[in-house]
Amino acid sequence: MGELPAWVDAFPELRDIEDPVWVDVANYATEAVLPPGSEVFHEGDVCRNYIFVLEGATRVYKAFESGREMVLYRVQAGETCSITTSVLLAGGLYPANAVTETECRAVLIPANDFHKVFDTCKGFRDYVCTVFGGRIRDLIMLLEAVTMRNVNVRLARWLLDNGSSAGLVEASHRELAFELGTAREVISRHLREFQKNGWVALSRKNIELLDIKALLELVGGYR
Amino acid sequence: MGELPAWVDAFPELRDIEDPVWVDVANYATEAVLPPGSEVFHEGDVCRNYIFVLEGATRVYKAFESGREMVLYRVQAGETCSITTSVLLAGGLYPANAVTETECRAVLIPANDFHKVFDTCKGFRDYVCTVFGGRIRDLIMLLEAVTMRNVNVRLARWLLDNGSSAGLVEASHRELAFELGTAREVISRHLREFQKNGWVALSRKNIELLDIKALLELVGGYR
DNA sequence: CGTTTCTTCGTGAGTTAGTCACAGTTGGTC
DNA sequence: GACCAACTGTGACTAACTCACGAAGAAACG
Repeated sequence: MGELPAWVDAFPELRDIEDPVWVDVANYATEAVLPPGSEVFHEGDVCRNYIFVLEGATRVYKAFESGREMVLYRVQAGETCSITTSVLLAGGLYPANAVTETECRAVLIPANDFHKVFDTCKGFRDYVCTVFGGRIRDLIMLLEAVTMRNVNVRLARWLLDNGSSAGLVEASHRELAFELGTAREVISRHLREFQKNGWVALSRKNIELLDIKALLELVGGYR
Repeated sequence: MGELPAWVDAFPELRDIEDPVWVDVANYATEAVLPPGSEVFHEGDVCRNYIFVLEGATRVYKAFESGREMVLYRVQAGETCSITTSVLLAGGLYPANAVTETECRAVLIPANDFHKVFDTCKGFRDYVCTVFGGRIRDLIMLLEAVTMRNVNVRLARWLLDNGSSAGLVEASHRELAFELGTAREVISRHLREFQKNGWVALSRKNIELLDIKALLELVGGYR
């Protein structure tokens, strides 16, 4: 009878579930396209939907009282947001913010439907729990990164992880500070240091990785 | 037929569930008593049991590569451990450590049984998810505390929160550093500063809060 | 009781990170 | 071209962390 809609193909763990409740909810779900920079949720909001991201990337971050902000993680295509899951399962209000970085195509499942499927459909439940549980480990690792105060190491790692295959990073110092939970000036100084060493070339909103080997060596022990 | 064992009374949300699977598992569960200082789990362990703490308190902490350690949270009587939940639901290995601080009485539910009840019994599932979801918020708050680097404010808050009604805190500087994720010397210096101000009196492993009003004022804006 | 050992606590010197204030640069827009 | 906004560079200062060492107290042991 019911067939799963095409968007579920992006989620292998959910594609083969034949539970009619799930099929029904999946078909009823609304699809949305958000332009880059849209606010997906904001601290203090109530949560109305479970969100599957089909295309694009969304940044989840916490704004601290001091005015500093820090990226907690990203939700990429084919993923779901753990904080949303947490709020749906445990109740309460959103404890962080999320903004689309690129244009995002997403599917929204109303909270009621989410709970209905979660209660009846083991496959769906397993998926949700797995994604959710994995994020606690990520947060603990983030905690480790923040308490260990080698910003230069973390910066080098970030550049290596996020540079294009050609060794290019398009990001302002402010954005990098935001990523690493530190201050813009600190990033500027470390980048200048890298530049002095001949490891990178700097221009406006642009960092070229010249000596990847040296950067890797700096990152060295820190995985 | 089956009755729930007495220990479930410590968990109001679970006491009224009549699901036979749950009743069965609850009765089959083994009770354990751990002396203070026992290791409950260790980073890298696989998880074999879901744990209900009936009496006592357990400290869950992360040991960083730098040698520093940091308390993530405590599991008190009547609670369960979110990291254990996370590992059971998402798989993988324990990402942190736990040690009993006082003698602990606990009930262990084998992983298989946990999954069985989790799948069949909505009441149990709701309980597990609620406890679990709440901890993400705690971790984010911890992240905020660590990045905002007013150790004196955090120290004052900790002393106020954890002092006895008589205003006494029994803890070494090393333990306090551990609690706040900072270095022992930093704690020592701030305490000496507090002492100079006449806010506390210091002796070995012992801090007496003399001027609670002043400490509260220092904590002030920070909730 | 005296000696040894372990933990706690105090402190100074040097390094790294964060804050504040301000100035120079670049790119886009009208 | 003028203007505005965002990006970048820098100096001075403060806070926190690290390292190194020493002193004082508690516990263990003969």
